[in-house]
Amino acid sequence: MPPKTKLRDPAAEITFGALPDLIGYQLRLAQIAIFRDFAQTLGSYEISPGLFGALVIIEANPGLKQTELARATRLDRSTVVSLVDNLERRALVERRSAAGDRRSNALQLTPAGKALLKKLQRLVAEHEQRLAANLSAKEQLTLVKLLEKIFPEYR
Amino acid sequence: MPPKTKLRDPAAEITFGALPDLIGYQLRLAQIAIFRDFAQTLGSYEISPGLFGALVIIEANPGLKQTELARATRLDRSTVVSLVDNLERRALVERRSAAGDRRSNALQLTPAGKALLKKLQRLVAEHEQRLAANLSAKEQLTLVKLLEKIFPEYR
DNA sequence: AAGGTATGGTTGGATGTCAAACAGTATGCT
DNA sequence: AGCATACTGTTTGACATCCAACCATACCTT
Repeated sequence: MPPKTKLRDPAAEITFGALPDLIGYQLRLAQIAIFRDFAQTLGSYEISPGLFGALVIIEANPGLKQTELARATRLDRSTVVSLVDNLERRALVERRSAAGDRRSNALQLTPAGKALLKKLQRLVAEHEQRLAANLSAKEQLTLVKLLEKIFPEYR
Repeated sequence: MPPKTKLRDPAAEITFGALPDLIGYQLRLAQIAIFRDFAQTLGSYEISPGLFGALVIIEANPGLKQTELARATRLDRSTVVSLVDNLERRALVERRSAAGDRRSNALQLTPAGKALLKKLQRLVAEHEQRLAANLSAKEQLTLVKLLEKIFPEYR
């Protein structure tokens, strides 16, 4: 006869097998929690971590083109199209014609974009503080250092 | 006159502003790289990290119901519906009628599901090893410990 | 026993993401 | 100068995910 699977006691806690030992799994859990708090913090502004990152990178590199933004954010070029559509619709970002190349768009923050980014950065700083509330300054540094050692060849 | 934004030198490297100091950002980068390697490792099996996690949890808790799986995987209940649809279509998981409750489904791995999971676990172990290639055993432990300190209240 | 409330699974709509295919433009080779 | 190749932004289609609404079933209070 076939081996019967013993069912679990419905009142028992769920167990996670070998998952908790996996770094990839723990990272995923942490990121889900972070995303949640991030969304809650910036709730009223309709800004995701990805959009925030894009704004920061555009401000730091005014005039960059979409493909460069895609590489920097690790997004597909086609995803960047709708991302920029979104930000442009909200008048936070402008697509200008690039200097020497009629194919590419030179991206820039509008004054409104810069102003909003300032506010967001304050909120993100608060979020980051909550995220790291249980970590000493030293631990935070260690954490970042360790994270950077994961697949450094992909950066 | 309005303040002109100084455009960046097109030949220069892209800079990332304050992003690299953010734990949330570094975590995101690491996770993207991990996801990429994971997908490449299990490429032929059409299994995402989420699906793998679900299989592990179902095996470790045979007979659990979809809502419990949703909580365990941090997915929405509606997402679990299509996830289980997927696995059931591939005959890896079964929805059985639960013992005392006609609303809920008792989830179980099929023999094929168990067999596949065995193979996957070997591949995931390899993936995990690659991921941690630059980390000593001690560092790996430290990393997991630090990750667990991020929003522990959400676990 | 009956009614209201809570729970389990499902559906439909919105969004974010990737991958593949495309047209316009630039670059390089001969 | 002309042609092949590469790159830029875009469109389309597939998929995962969330949220809100829904129906059926279970539970609880009286």
